[in-house]
Amino acid sequence: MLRYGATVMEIVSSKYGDAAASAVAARVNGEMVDLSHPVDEGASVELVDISSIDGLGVLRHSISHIMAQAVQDIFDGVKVTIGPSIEDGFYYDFEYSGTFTPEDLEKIEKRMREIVSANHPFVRKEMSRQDAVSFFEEKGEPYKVELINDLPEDLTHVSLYSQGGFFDLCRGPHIPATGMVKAFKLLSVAGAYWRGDEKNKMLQRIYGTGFATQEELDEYLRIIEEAKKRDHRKLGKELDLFQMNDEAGPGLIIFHPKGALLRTIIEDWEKKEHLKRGYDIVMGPQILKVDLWKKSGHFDHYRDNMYFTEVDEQMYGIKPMNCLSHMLIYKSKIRSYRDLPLRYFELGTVHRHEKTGVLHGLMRARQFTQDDAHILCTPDQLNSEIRAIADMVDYAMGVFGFSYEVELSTRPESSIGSDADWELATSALKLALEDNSIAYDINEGDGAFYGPKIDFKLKDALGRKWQCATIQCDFTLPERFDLSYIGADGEKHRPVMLHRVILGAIERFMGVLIEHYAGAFPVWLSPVQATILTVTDKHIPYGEEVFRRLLTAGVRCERNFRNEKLGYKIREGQMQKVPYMLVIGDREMESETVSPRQRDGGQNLGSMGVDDFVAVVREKCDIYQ
RNA sequence: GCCGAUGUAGCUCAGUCGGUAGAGCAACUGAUUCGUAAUCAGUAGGUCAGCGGUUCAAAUCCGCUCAUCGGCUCCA
Repeated sequence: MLRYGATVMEIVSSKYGDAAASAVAARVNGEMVDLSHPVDEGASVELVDISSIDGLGVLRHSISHIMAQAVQDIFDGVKVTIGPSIEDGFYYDFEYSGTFTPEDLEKIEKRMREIVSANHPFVRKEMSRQDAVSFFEEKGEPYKVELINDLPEDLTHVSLYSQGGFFDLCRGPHIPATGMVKAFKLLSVAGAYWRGDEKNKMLQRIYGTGFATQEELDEYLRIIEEAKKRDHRKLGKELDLFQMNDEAGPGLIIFHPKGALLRTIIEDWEKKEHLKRGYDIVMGPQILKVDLWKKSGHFDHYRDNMYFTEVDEQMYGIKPMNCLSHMLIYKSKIRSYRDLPLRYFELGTVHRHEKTGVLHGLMRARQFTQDDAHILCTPDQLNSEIRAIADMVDYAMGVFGFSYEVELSTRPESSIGSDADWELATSALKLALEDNSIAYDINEGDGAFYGPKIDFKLKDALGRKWQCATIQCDFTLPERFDLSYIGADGEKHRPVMLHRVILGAIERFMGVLIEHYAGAFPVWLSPVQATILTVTDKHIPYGEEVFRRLLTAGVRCERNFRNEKLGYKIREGQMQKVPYMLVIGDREMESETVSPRQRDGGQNLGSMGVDDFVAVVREKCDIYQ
């Protein structure tokens, strides 16, 4: 059936018929190619469907070309650079002397729709490097020329794609023709550095997205809207959890009573869990002499992110990390191999001078508190310690209701330590993951300056990923601080150190929690677990009694005895996302009961005694006991 | 830090051509005493982000600064 020189398209339409209609590309012997690609007899041909992840990538990449064409059609003097597909859509970076406005995006979309209706085929053309360079030089596209010149030397030919008279340097593959685009939207304009380097020229990036169907696009846009509603900065204000204040300074968070209570609940849980797992709670000072930061390497590698202060003609560094005092605790005694592992845990508040442009509510602040620990152990113990931490992360994520993904980050460009130590540390992390049967991706060059790390990225209710837990393996600090333990052989040995956080930064974790639960926290985390609502003023004395009893029993509750109708107070409770609203009227007063109404609109629990309600709340707080 | 946008009452937002500030909700006071998502009436609330300039006159035009938002770079 297959003939030599046939194209993928011909093959698939003869073989699959209509099933080929939703294919955007194909995999021939594993390599993604256009449907117009010629194939040899006997090659393995697999369709890439528009709704698959790879297919969406092809579709979005093609839409980015269509957008680039539209932009150049409308605006003079626009130079094209690159336009890839990304996780949720695509972008294209342009050099343009003006600025693109939201109105411009509409104009561009309109032109794109015209290009789509014209159903121009995407045509691939191969050219020698030299020809391609002259071609783009002639067109006045210096960025494309630069890209070609930077390609590996052994590459003699490059491919260009064109549609409707627009040419772009591109590896492909692309959809067969522009008419295949059914649903797309341009989303925003932003600045972006050429080749992602802040020393380069700032380009203008237009973001957009595309889907196989309008329904999928609408669903995606709905999720964006939903994310806006859940924004922790908005909910933080509405639920009166915290504030950021211009007068206080950027990146500094002020926790209000309910936010501070939520944080306290999380921190108390952490302390208990760490004690259960053989950690020692320690506390170090906020500032340390600058010489200590020089010794650790932070002064050389992290100075730009640190705050300094001078007292009595002595320079101090305000800690951006918690490791150093833990080093000093270790060094305070001679340690035996029998003492190891030592696990020092600190809810360590750190200050990092983050660039103003990166600050983002609780997610990225200049002062934050890590649930930090440093584990000092023998090389033999490394594996079991890493595995224990991975188990703890898994447990914690379960408790807070998150799933997560794991990445292994390797040596970055700016780093300290020997190649051998990096190799040892990286393989220790790898091995522990494999021993725990944890699937992971490798993130090249993204390690800390002192060691490789395992990153746990938790996924929230909207599928967004957040970096929280990490495990970092460090051979360097023990050496710089000359840490040792006496081994069974009576000789001095160097311990290995693990840096690790479970929730990461408490602030960031709270931000993620707020967005994950849209502010409707599970009962055990809710700062206010119940609000007591009186029907009329005559129920206030009984309401006070219920309040006292609940408070004594450890239920976090509030009174709403205002002179408002019950419906109004219910509404207030709903908007504050309080899990239980206890209605107190004649019936409850007479029978000495409460009638809990549930936040989630589930059935009312009926009337019950105060003690019974306490039991209901306690049962939901098992995690916390 | 860089590109772009924004900043008006506690919150969400109007405010036209430059003529001296407005709504809804919240708050407060009073009436009402009510059974599961908004009772009625009234009162108060503003250095229009800050500083400077143009003008007879600036929330409005211009400049600078600060902060926030969307990205980039960086990161827990």
